Amino acid sequence: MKLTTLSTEERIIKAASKIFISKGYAGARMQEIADEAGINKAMLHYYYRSKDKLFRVIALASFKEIIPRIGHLIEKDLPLLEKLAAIVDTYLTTFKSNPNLPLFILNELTQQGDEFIDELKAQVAELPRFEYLFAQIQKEVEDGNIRPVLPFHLLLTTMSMTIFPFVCRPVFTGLIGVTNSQYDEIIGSRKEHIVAFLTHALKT
Amino acid sequence: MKLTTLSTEERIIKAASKIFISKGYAGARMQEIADEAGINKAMLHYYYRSKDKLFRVIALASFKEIIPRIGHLIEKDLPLLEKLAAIVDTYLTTFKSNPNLPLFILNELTQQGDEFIDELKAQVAELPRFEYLFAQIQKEVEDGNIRPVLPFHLLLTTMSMTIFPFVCRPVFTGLIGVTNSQYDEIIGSRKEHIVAFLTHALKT
DNA sequence: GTCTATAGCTGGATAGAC
DNA sequence: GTCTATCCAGCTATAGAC
Repeated sequence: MKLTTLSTEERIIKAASKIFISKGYAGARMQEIADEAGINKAMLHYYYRSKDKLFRVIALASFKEIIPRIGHLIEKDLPLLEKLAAIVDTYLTTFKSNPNLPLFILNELTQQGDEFIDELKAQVAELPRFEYLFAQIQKEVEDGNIRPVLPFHLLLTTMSMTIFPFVCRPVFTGLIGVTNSQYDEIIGSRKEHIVAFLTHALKT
Repeated sequence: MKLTTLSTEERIIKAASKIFISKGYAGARMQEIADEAGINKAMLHYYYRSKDKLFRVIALASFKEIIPRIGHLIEKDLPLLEKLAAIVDTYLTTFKSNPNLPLFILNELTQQGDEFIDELKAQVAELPRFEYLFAQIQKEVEDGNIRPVLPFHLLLTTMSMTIFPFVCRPVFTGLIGVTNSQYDEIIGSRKEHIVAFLTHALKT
């Protein structure tokens, strides 16, 4: 159990990730990142020239870690329902260990300008080719294996059911009287619900 | 077509809503709100003492407008699927005319502190009593009218399918090559998809 | 590389004339 | 009520010693 064996640079990245992902770009403060890393502000600028540069390192790294995970799943040769289940499982696993990430991504994707998006697209090796998934869905419909459904709707529905619970937690824990552990339980049993739901909804 | 017949106070509210809801509390600037309203910063402080106060007026008003809309639906005496369809329709209609609202709400509910949540709870006349909906779902399951499902999962799924598309738009329009009008079409046909999906997924 | 001190600016808030 | 001018705190960023 090594405690502070991390290099300064690693500590900065770790601290900046935590602060940026929980507070967002506009809400984050360089001072808070420095405190979290156990150094001072000057160090942040020494390693990464500006708040903006540091943010991009963090944000791009986060995005680049998520995107390929489902990217390669999509092109895999798997039966449709198994593939959807694998996508659901990947998202759930990823976000369970980083519950603030979904809101962060959605937020910065809407707030940051086009240059940011372009930089992201340029850096991500390969964006998921959803056409591949859409074609597979289309074929299943045509073969009569599943109920007719617009492929994009099915993708959107699958992603919605899986990711939205992570971003709407405060609606239930804050406003309605759901406790955090009750909510964790729901998230824990989410996969079974989603897979069962998809299975029955697609049955011919 | 009255152009500037609005009182200063109305103009401030309108401008502040626009800026706060699209940029969030941390990202909004008083100067930008003043510009949008066609006045100067001093006026903002004259009417609402601080950024914080102004924000609360806007945020609480937004929340208070949304919450009761489904609150009363939930306790209505309607068959389950019709009730779910009505909830879906209400959300879709509300957010189609204010597409930034969902992300704003989710965001501020996670960013703002407990005092904000408490103030919100105190001001909202009545929070939706989901127990009522849960009991109805439970009964339908017990009567064998729908497939067994945990009531909270069903609510979460319904809300997810309906609201998430509004917050994940930039994922598809920014990263994947979906155009905004294509995405609007999807949102336009969303209700039919969701209702059909729910119907088939719940069939015994 | 790491620190302290501080410059420089942005943005929220106020004073005071009209 | 509305404006201009200005203050001042907080934050990003840099200078310079060690």
